[in-house]
Amino acid sequence: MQKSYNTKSKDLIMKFVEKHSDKAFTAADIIRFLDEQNFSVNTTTVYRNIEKLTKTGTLIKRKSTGNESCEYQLATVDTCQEHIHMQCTSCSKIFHLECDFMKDIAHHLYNHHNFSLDCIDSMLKGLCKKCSIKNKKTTHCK
Amino acid sequence: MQKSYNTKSKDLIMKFVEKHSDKAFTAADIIRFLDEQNFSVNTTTVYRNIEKLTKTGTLIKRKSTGNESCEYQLATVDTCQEHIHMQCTSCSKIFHLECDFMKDIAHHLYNHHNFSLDCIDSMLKGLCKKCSIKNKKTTHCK
DNA sequence: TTGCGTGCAAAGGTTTTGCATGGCA
DNA sequence: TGCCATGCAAAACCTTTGCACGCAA
Repeated sequence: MQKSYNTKSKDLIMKFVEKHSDKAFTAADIIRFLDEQNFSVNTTTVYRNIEKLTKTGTLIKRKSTGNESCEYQLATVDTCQEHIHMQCTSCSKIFHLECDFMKDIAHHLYNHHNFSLDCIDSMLKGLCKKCSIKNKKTTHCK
Repeated sequence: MQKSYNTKSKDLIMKFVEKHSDKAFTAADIIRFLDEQNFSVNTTTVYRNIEKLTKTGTLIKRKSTGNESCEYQLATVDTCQEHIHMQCTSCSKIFHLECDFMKDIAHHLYNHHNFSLDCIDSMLKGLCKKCSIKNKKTTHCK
């Protein structure tokens, strides 16, 4: 394991990440936050810190749908590799599918479709309760 | 509906798309293919054709995981909005979860997690049968 | 002839890299 | 003092946009 120093950049970025433990965020979100804290940090520094956090498993990195930039998510629990996540397309909030049904899904995919699920890379999209009430969209499956 | 002309670019791009009806591909893949056909087309043209195909519903557009560029997939069946897809992280092949269990998933998410699934944006990742035999990875759920 | 399709150049946004300097321990 | 962390500049990528011209119907 490599040595590492404590710096204010690192602290503030972790503060942001922990504050948004239930949401997906982008590098730009972090930069905006640091700016609001009147702490000037170079973009490169933010990317390098994110990269490190991703490598150590603290963050999970994903491309978002559409043309947007990469999204990151705090790996809140150790079991994040064992369940898939649902992300609200409206508020970006992330929900962990931590229930018995999760096993049923993995088993079904494996037994009936010969598919070995990779939970980290998978992502279900849709609308969470709050947002579906707001948006009243009917284009989603029920 | 807007008028449209037949051009060689359009033809070749469609040829590529149909040839890869079971896979995800990027704009770069198309450009490479056109190049192999010794047909010189500008990048812009490719993107504009892809955009049109996406708008008409022929293609489904998605950001891929990691740092890669956008991925496209031929909407082979009309029901692609009603089932989620599984993509092999090794061979990029796409599988349609067209079975009764699909409904169970949507219902479960809606009834137990208040989540309205959006099938187009969702994507399950993992290894298909062929690739899991090749790779012998054990890090995936079963 | 009409107006969609294309090429070219340029720009925009995100992310990465090299190099010299700063600063934690 | 050693070595990780940072800033700055530049580049790499992917994708989009504006404008003028080409070409299908």
